[in-house]
Amino acid sequence: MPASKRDQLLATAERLFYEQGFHATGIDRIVAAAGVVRMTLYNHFASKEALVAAVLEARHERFIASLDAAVASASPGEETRALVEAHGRWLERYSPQGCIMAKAMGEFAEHSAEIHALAAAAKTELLTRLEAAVARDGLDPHVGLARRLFLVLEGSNMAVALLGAPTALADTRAVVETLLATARSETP
Amino acid sequence: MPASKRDQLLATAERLFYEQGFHATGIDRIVAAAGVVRMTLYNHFASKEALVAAVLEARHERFIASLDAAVASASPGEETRALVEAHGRWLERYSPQGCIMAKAMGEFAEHSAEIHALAAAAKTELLTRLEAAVARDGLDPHVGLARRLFLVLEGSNMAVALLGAPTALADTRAVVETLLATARSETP
DNA sequence: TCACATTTAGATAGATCGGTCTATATAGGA
DNA sequence: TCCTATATAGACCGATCTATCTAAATGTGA
Repeated sequence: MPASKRDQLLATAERLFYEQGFHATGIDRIVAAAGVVRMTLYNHFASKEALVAAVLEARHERFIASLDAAVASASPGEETRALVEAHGRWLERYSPQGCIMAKAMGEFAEHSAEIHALAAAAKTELLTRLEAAVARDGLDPHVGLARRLFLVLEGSNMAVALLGAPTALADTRAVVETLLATARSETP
Repeated sequence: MPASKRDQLLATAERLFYEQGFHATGIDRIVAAAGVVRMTLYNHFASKEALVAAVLEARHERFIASLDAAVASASPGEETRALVEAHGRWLERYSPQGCIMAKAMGEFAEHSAEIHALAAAAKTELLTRLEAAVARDGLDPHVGLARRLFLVLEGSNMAVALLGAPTALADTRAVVETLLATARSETP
């Protein structure tokens, strides 16, 4: 079955927003690229801001689903590494130019509190997942290992855009392994 | 002596670009906030894009100068830590909402190759400085420690925006110290 | 005082922005 | 077959965008 017009709009807008930026992408370009007409967009979304919010929410749902799938199929004690690897795969496939949530935060910080909060919440949900994984792996539940891993994965986002995925993901794994080894040796 | 009109424009544009984004900030808002007239801007800058480039270059020069000053006054063997601390101070003071170069890369990736390259080069110059500092500190010149530290500092940028400077900088120091300790123990 | 460069004020251009409106067409399900 | 929801085509709105132009005002240094 063909994608609904709404889904076409979401997919097209996501691609254009990611490649060109949010404010630099006009409604006309979105509807032209999606092969629909202006009113179809406004039939499904109340405004451009609502479309942005819908795009970010849909993308975040897919991101979280891929994290959860990786954790669900991880060996016991390996949930943290499974999260790191799933994050790396997402960067390779969908975020070679940096995190769309980071871009949204930059463009909407003083322009839409709703979008900014949505993007920030999406990003911090990775931290929540890391905290749960670190706890279930029996690793250092007190000293903020999850927050340090989160910081590293955030750095991985930008490193992919600047140095390419192979280098960035290898560096990410190296830092993560160092942190895990230190955490294990300090809380045996 | 009062700042020149050109400097007023640069400072005002930098603030507005950082707070509101590049495409969302119009020429009219910049000149109004700077207290000058539109033609004064076009007398000093050929276009909005040229203004963006000048803003990024000026900011990058200040950033590099603060890094170099920190390295110059560092104790022997402490250049790497001095860089990390200088980077942290810059984030606290000037980048509480994330790195302006990262924002520029996001907004100009497919819109101006010149701006994108300028911002990317600005970011990777921190990596160059880290490589030099790691080498002069006698730390692991081969295995990519500088690149791993770079990744961590990039993560620090976003962590400051998401979790606040105190938490983010403490986490950054913790990760850096772990990496330095591991590097020292592996290449004595 | 004169000459020159800068700044001002404001009109103007053409394009694009987000958003609305109406009327027509097209589909599917009851 | 008819009804209803959805999509289309395209005009239209006011606002804003970047950029240019001219003419008057301002200041500064020789």
